[in-house]
Amino acid sequence: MTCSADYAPQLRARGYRMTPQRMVILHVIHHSGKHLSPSVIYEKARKELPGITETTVYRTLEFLAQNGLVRSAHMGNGHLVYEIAGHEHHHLKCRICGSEMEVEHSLLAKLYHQLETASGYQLTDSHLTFFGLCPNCQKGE
Amino acid sequence: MTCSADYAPQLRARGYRMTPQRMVILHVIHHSGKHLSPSVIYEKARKELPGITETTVYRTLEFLAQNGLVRSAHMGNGHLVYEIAGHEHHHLKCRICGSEMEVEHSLLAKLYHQLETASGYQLTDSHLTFFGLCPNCQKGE
DNA sequence: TTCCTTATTGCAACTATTTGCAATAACATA
DNA sequence: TATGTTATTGCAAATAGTTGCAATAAGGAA
Repeated sequence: MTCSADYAPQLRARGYRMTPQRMVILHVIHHSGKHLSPSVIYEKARKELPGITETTVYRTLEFLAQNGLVRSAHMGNGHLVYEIAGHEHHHLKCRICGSEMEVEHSLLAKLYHQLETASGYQLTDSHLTFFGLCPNCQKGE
Repeated sequence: MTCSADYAPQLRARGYRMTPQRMVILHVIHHSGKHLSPSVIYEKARKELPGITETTVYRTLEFLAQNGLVRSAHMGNGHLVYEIAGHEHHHLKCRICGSEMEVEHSLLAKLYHQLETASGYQLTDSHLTFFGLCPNCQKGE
């Protein structure tokens, strides 16, 4: 939990504030290896800070994502999940069994350069999900 | 509207049925150049088929996407939008002004091959959204 | 340490999306 | 063309996510 306090200066420098709610939410996301849904984050956060509301969780997640402290990822069902920022990676997901696999962002570096050159856009960190069939499910179809 | 009937055999071959609701929804998506949100699709569909419900729109969109007649795209806000299938492309989106730009899938062909080789997954058509700063917004920051 | 500004929270009401289930209607078959 | 099977729809109720606004509290300045 103390670890989350480390983020405070980052926020203050931009005119924002560190609050118990933000600390708890950062703590929850930080200490879960995987991506979490807002409702799971709410349930976990509630155990450490009983008064916290779902509204605050939603708003805080959006805030933290916008400020680069967490990453949001869309895993294909129209819902966002969240993970701690710092490790740029993407996911491959099986359309059939739903299994997931991480892909390092470095694999996409060349593509990103190409896209930047071709478009004039300057690309920033953001999560991608690629869909397909995992080796196992390819056998069935 | 007749055009949507062309999809019927495709559905029947798989044991599904063509219905007025599906025809109207396909028609709406087909004749709009861009991606549409479920609520916009509902409003447009309602004009042609007044009794249609939002529930049906949501369920139909998911069904059509799963069967490859439409594509769903996630443009970053946690909500899905839909477009007619057939033109494989992706989008670049500006984090600041929200402007969008299409990217042909062919630009990603090499990457897809690399990912398939590295992972064993067999990748299938699906939409990606890349985030960044458009040329205009780069000046401001 | 106290005060002041204003970012942040909680509450309540709202909009968006999902789910279960009974009624309906495609469409394959006779 | 009439019939039976069952995929699909609509309705109602549930869950998920968003928004406006007044009350609260972070944290810089005195």
